[in-house]
Amino acid sequence: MTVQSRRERIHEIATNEGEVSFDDLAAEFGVSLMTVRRDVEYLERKGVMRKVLGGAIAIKGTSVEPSFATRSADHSRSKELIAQATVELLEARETVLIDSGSTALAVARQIRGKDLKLTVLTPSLLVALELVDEPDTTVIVTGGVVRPGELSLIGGQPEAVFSQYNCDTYVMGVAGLDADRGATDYHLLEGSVKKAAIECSERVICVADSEKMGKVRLVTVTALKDISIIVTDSPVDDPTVQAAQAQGVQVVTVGSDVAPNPPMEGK
Amino acid sequence: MTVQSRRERIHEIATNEGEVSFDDLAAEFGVSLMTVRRDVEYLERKGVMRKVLGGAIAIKGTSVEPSFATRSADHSRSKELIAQATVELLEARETVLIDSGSTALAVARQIRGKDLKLTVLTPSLLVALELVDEPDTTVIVTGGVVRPGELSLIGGQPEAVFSQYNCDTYVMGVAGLDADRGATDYHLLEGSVKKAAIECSERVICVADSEKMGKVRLVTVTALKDISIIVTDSPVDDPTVQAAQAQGVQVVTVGSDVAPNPPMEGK
DNA sequence: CCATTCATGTGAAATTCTCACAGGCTCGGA
DNA sequence: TCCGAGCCTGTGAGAATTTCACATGAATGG
Repeated sequence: MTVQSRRERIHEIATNEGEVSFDDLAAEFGVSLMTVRRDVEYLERKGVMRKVLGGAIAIKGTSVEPSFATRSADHSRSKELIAQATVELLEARETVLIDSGSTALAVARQIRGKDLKLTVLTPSLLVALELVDEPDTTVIVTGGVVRPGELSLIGGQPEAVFSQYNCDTYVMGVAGLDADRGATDYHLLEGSVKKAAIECSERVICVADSEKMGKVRLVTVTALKDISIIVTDSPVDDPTVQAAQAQGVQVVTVGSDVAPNPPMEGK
Repeated sequence: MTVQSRRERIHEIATNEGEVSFDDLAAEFGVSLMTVRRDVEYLERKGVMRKVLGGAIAIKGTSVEPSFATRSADHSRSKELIAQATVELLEARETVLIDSGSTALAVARQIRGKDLKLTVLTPSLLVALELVDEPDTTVIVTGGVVRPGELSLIGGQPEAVFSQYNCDTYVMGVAGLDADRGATDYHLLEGSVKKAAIECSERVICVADSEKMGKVRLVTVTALKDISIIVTDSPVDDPTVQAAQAQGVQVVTVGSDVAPNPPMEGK
């Protein structure tokens, strides 16, 4: 039995029984009191349980709502794969700037439950909502006018906010990515926010599904060479990908050929 | 202070704060540890609280539950009435600052569909979400750190944002309203945001259900006399209401002036 | 192959909880 | 007025729980 599965089981028991004692759990799993205690502590930080004297109880109502952010957006498989790969590039305790847009939102979703203890800055209300309840995670939103469709924030003083926090990584979404024209976007003010984000970040990870490759949109955000890493599901022989690599950009490809993902340890 | 009221108050504090420590409670009420311990034991038997190590938590309190409970829960009739009356005080095309908190959120809900063409500033993500899709309405959120339970934004530069927009009306929620101590709140930074909002607004409308009357919380936000209008469901002979009127504050009361004392169970 | 990290166990110190007892208070009835 | 019942309250000691620091072994990653 792995650590992970034991913790899941503890949560399950607590949910069913309502309450569990540390003694019982220790006996049940054949581990020490200290171990189950630490397990419960972990689950408590995840927000699903709560310690009481001598044991723990399950927090009700947690598992029902996947947050309504999750409802609206699309769940494309490729975005999910891109998001998974992107999260693996993050380190614990980083300060991460997460963009608006569906792909960046997918990244936020993957961050959930990973216990990365991040500080997250975002101009997206959906990203913020997705991570609000994450334990040990601080969520900071930039101020500004809410753009109805996207629920992204434009205007305000993004530069001021971003620079205040020494951002390590910027997870950037784009509307188009082209060999010559670089990263581009539809909306003028969105573009300004992205530019400010790039300015303030050590590392720029661009998440872009194959849909975006070779497309040029209204506003130029940045040149390819200013991107640190591109995560995409495009094939490695895509001309835009090739161009990016030629300019020294690291490219991570996911999907089709590479997918040896054991998401849960099957023991 | 009677035993009964102390216990009610303990429950109330726990509901608002999410968690309370026995030490704090004992100090707060000037009684021994054993006494608060027994109070909590009583409340635990009633099923509304739960003891944890060193303190207690509210069982179905709003703040322990993940955020969106606010959406379904807390649709109290009195808050709705207060909100309706408040919206009637607003004029079309105003710039309105709407607070965080459940009562202010109720106001945002009432604004929907009214075609008021407002510009709304808010430090509450829930208020923002409520009004995003409203036509001819601009929603601006202040930046800052997201406070998990409330989904309110603290820190950031609220003053800068508020003053930038020439706010006409501030719809303020409070945790307590008292004749001597004025409007008070639980949270320090939350209080700072409110102070900034008052500074930047022409008119301050305070929405406060009868629950808040006569209560004093941790942080003083402002004196009664600096409030323009109070909208409440308290009876007109409530001492705090009287005091406010004596200080020149306009008071709007809603709801049936009947049913001032719904019989409590036992005792 | 070694340095790091993580999961785990152990025991003692510190904190918290429980329990029983006693004083003080109010409220009726004698 | 006096008395007893019922409740609320405070105190202290013993019991239980929790926390903390440290040590071990396994897994991980250069």
